Amino acid sequence: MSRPHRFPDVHGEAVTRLRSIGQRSTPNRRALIEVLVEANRPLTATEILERRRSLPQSSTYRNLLALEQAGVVRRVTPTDEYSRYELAEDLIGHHHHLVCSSCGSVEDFTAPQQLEHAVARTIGEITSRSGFSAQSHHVQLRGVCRNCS
Amino acid sequence: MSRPHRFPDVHGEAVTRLRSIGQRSTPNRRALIEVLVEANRPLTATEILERRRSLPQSSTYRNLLALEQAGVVRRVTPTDEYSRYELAEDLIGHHHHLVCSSCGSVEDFTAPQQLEHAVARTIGEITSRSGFSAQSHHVQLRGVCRNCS
DNA sequence: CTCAGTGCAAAGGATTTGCATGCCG
DNA sequence: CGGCATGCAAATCCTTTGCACTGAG
Repeated sequence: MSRPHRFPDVHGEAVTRLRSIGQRSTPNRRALIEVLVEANRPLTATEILERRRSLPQSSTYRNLLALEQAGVVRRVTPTDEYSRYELAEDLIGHHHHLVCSSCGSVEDFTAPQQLEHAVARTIGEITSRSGFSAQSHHVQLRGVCRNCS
Repeated sequence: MSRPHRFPDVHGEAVTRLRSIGQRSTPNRRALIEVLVEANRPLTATEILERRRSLPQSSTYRNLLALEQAGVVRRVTPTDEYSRYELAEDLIGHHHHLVCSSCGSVEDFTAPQQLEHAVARTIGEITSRSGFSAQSHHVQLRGVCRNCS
């Protein structure tokens, strides 16, 4: 269940992407990226703030938005609770999520080629049969994680 | 893209399930179920209230919770925005979601057997290799819907 | 009678915004 | 200097809760 491949230089790439939309790389923003790299799974804003007590709440939300607009961070909502943030897929690799219905934790996993192929074929069918043109996909498995079982 | 099969008597079944947890079937709750049956896709609380202006907000949230606990309604969060509510899968059939990244609308779709098989095999592998025991799954396709393209 | 359901109003809590200040380029 | 970034405080807005009232069994 380890990450398939990681972008060689996440921080450098983040600088580039921020600049491309007229935004700067700042200590706060670098800290956010560090936290997300270390976590290796999607975190809630609260979890991020717990890991870097010095980060102010409002700046963190603003910076997560800036990073999202720069294509560095992706916002996901795997549970009915709060938003979670993770690095963009082209930085950390295409993956899916395991959601624990007991403790609410979220883990990443990579799907077998077979499943990715099946999804790709399904997208092809849907695009041609309905008016919906799919650009990305995501598979979510709900169940009970190791800690909770 | 039509529904695979529909439970013969959603309202009757809802009464049974509500009773089983000591809850009653009331006009407000029946109205909620009607709205969800008619919509045929997951609705936000706001969308539900727009469709039945007579429903008070607080009772609606409370009744959606009661219906969820009775296993009649399922709460989902396909977008980064608000919660959405739909009828439980054993009432309306197993399905997945198409999410429009332009207008935020959500449509249902049923996956080809091939994809369901691939997911089932993936779940088997993950359950045996990791400590995670998957109970359900959900596939989400993001793209642009017919109206927005 | 009892107790679940109701609905208005107010509270909660994650997220957003106003604004004055700081600082990089 | 100019404009983005910052961070405190206050505002927003979906959602939940307090409480008194109603009605079904």
